[in-house]
Amino acid sequence: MNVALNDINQTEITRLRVACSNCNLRELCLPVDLTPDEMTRLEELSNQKRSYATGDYLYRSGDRFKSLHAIRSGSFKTRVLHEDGREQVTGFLMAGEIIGLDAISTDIHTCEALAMEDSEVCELPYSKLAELSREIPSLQRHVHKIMSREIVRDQGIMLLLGSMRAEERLAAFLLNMSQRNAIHGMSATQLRLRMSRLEIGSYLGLKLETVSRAFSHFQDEGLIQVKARAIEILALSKLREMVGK
Amino acid sequence: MNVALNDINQTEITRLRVACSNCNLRELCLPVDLTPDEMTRLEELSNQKRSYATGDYLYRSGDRFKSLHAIRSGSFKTRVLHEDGREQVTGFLMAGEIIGLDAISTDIHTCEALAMEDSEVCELPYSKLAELSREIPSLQRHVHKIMSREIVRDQGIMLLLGSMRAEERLAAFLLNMSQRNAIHGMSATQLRLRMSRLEIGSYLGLKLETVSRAFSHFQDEGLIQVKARAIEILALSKLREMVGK
DNA sequence: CGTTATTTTGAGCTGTTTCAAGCGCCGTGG
DNA sequence: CCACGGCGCTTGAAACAGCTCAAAATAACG
Repeated sequence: MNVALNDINQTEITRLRVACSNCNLRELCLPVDLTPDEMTRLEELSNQKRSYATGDYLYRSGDRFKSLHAIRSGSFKTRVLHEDGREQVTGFLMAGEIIGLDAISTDIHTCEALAMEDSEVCELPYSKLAELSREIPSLQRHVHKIMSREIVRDQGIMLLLGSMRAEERLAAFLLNMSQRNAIHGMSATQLRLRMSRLEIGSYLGLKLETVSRAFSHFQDEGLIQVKARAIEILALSKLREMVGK
Repeated sequence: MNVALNDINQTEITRLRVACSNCNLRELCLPVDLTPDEMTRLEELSNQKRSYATGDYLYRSGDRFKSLHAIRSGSFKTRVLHEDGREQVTGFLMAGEIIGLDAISTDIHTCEALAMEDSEVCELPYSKLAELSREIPSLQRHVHKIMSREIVRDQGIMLLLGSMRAEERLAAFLLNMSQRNAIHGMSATQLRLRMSRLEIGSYLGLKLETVSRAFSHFQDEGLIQVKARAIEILALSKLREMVGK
């Protein structure tokens, strides 16, 4: 999956203007109450839509930061790399979510993001977003909220990694995926995971074998039905009990 | 340590105006290049200094969010609580650092912050900060950077929790404390930890006994000298090797 | 339809936790 | 001033969760 090659496709294919006002992710991505005039200006912001094939990098660690990206379709994973080759998956992002917030800090991306399936994103040039959010308070508020939400999310993962055991972590993961599926109007019980056991393990701080065993054990207990990456949740409430809520 | 009681002290004692231009933490807390006029306006922002005794809450989970706080002296820990009583320390914050970013997301604090020693903070009312950062682009940029830096920091902790073993985690912790000590012009090798083994353990996802054993082992290896919470680092470079950098 | 990647499962091993006991330090009260 | 109790820290021994290594089963893919 070559990024340069991909770039060629984009210039050919995705010259379409992106109209936020028509986007069905409007509510998730930039849900601010805007006047018609403000909406017009917002649409000038994100006039670029880009496509990425499975495995393509959206950005790499060390890349110069220019834009945030709103995921329009598909999904990405983000990961941080350690000098010694260790890696940690820090997030799985799906449609409607904003990616790249880490890089505002230093203007350099500190983690990398790759497409887990063929995906599309709206580019949101940071300088324009900053300018616009100086002029539209509700947009400013929203940008702050997005960043703060990311901090809260990360703290939740810290809680998970720091104080839960393997099966609790997996239960929390499944519930999270279920919830986010539901937000997109999809089934809360039928999940089609886009990531491998290895990636889930990295995210949850577990080895892939442990993830696999936990899946099998949940199935034996009648909590879920596992068919490779297709998971059916049979007992949502019992999973909730496992993570203590 | 009663917060109400503490409030009385504040109204008596700390009516002092806070002059950012004279604050020796200026560089850390809000280091933006401002014109004299802008600086004056910034100082109107944070005119409240508050004191907290050891163990006092700066805020609790569920509290309504009004202000961020810049730590002027002392230190705080933040923690998230789980419904089932589980808790996770998510950060140790010291002078010059900004606390409370998690709450912007929902206007409600999702974690709680307590003073680990007698401490002072500058209150930064969020609405004023937002207003001012709409008018001063470099301040806006700085607010974004602070939030982004928090995200990067959290990702680093996720890496630590997800893929390091006990002694690597402790080494990373000591190096981090050393570095932050140095930023404040203090020794990079003489640390006076403000937190217990239990709190370190919670932060690092380890039991307190494991933390204690790791300290002892480091001492046996000649990496550090341990006298309860006073730690002397004897071999910084070896600690760095341990975490692979 | 063969080849490769992913997933499952088993068996043994290891790092971390658990449980338990002892030590040192500090503040309180006799 | 010393005894006492409490708290935080250290240390040991045993238990256990999750890891490693290995192999087989299954799914994905050209």
